[in-house]
Amino acid sequence: MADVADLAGVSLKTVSRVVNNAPHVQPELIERVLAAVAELGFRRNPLASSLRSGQTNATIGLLIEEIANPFYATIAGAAAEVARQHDTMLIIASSEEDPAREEQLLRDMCARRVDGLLVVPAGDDHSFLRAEIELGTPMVFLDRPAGGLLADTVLLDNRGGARAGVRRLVEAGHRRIGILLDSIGVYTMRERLDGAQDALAPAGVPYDTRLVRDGVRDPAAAAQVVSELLEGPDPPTAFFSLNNRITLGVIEELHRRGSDAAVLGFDDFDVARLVPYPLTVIAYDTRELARTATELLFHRIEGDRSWPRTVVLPTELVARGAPPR
Amino acid sequence: MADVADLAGVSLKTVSRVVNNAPHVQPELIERVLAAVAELGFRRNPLASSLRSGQTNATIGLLIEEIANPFYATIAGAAAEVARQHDTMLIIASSEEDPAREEQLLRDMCARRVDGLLVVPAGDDHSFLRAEIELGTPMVFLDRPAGGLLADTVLLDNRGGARAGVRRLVEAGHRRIGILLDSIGVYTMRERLDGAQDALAPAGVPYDTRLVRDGVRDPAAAAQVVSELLEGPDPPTAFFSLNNRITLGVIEELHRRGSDAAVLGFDDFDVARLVPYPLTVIAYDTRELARTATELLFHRIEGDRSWPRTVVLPTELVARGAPPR
DNA sequence: TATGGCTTGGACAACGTTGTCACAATAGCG
DNA sequence: CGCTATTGTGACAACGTTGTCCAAGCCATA
Repeated sequence: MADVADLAGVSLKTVSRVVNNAPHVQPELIERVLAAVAELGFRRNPLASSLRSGQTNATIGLLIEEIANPFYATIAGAAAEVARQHDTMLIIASSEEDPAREEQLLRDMCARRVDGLLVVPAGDDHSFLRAEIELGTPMVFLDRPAGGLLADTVLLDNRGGARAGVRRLVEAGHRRIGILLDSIGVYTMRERLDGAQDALAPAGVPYDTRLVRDGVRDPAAAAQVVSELLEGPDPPTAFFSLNNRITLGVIEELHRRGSDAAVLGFDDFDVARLVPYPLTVIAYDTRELARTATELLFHRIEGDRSWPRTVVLPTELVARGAPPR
Repeated sequence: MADVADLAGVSLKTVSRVVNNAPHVQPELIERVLAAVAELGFRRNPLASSLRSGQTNATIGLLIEEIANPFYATIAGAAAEVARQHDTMLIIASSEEDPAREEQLLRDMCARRVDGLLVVPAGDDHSFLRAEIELGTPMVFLDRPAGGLLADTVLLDNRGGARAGVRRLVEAGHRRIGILLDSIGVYTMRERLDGAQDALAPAGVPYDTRLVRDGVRDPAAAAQVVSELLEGPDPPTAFFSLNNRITLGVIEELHRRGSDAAVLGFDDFDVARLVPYPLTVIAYDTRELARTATELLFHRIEGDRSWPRTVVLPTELVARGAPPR
């Protein structure tokens, strides 16, 4: 910048003013400075700038579980889009569901003085972030609530969606429903399971824990569990899979066996309409989830200091192929 | 940091030394400083640090087309994993296939003094990056080569894969093959199309441009094109779709019509084995692509100044369901 | 012509950190 | 007992930028 000032024959500060479009600089000087900038290929250093000004550095952080997962990739895409509209860069970090790693990454992002943080929480205690919040870093949690922390949160209506879906199965006459889930340790899974119970009880359908299988991590495991349940005594006539990886495995196994058990899946997926099996899914708008959260974050960054909000977005029941019997 | 120094009764510089694990500090002082750090909740500011030292700031940039696309999400995931092993943050930006935006984002990342850049190029002229490279920012291009720039590049064997796949169709007796592609403007598409031609010529199969359709952007468009070709005179007996979005549409339409045309698709996809149709795909390891590129980048960051390399990763033919006739 | 307000430019310090250097204290040597 | 190494410590400047403040120049008004 000093070189530019020399070449243009003005002071350092004048260059700074020109570069920042500050008022009160003669048009002729602006001209000269811009010419010098072009000639020397000067670009200001945003790091130094934000160090000095203490102001925003046009960066927000996004913490997710795993970027390669389409759900999180969609979130990242929507967040990036909103960030772009605000001329802001997005730093993405993956916690891999590890609370210790999550804490380290969040602290690291805060140390980099991001303007705000978008967090899909992995751990269940985020009180370590309280200091950061008080220090002025806005943050919004999405998909799952923060643990031990009052903060802006955007959630899906997991419970309501599961309730509606299972109610439909029950109304269609199913009384034995196999339920497959990834991990009861995850908030969304607990909510979905609660929703299923909500629907069973009023219909007088017993909640049979033998039909509920936790720890189903991938399609292969799901196929295996479906096998076991179908070959056991008093097999289910319907399956409720609590995420789309599981749904894939369930369908694959039912298809292989030629079974006509009904399938209800939480999470929609791209190729659902190609799947050779009638399938009802509980769908939601992932982009809208992320968009809402990111916009809320930018409100905070722009100075909104109102009481923390919690937004719950609706889910929708989508039937494809033949409806569940 | 000054506060920490006061509390510990040492100088600023000693605190800096302790924080950076520099040698030549008395164990007792280290003790006192760490206690003060803990008490005040001090964390050093990496921005200021990298401003002063001019050294790395433990950040690399990744430029892709669109983060929500599973292909790029997988790349981002693999890059993030390698970055994590090097204690480095990853900044991800999406160009949305817009060369102007690409240039702006790349310049912006360079201005933030990232340690290195991973680029899936969108435009076809990247000579504006030459200055950055000479200024010492290492960069690696992946999936597509840079335009007008000698730089490290990691590619897939698009041409060889397409050649092998089409050769197989030809050997199975197909002489009329419909070819559907997204955009001839994209490097990978051109390579794949060239590969197809490579396989046709030696078999004496004419390259009929009426069977080649450019501009097929999504599954619906692909379905439409398949319809047209099948209903036209002398319809194809096989289809080669140059990416997986197109493959989905092709299969959907063939399935709808009960057609038994053979399908060869570039790109594997998750649910390929669920698809109710015999399908051969040209598969490759996307994670390996990104991993190779990221590791090459870190070699450069760590000082490897050897001549730019180009790595080409193999593709593999995978047949699912019945083989093409 | 003197006064005051407004515009414009520049000197200086500061953001939080680290590299350089010098100095003090200690140890080792003849 | 001096002398040199060695080790530990701190003062200072610098990284590239911007906020603060002051001064100089200009115009309009009294």
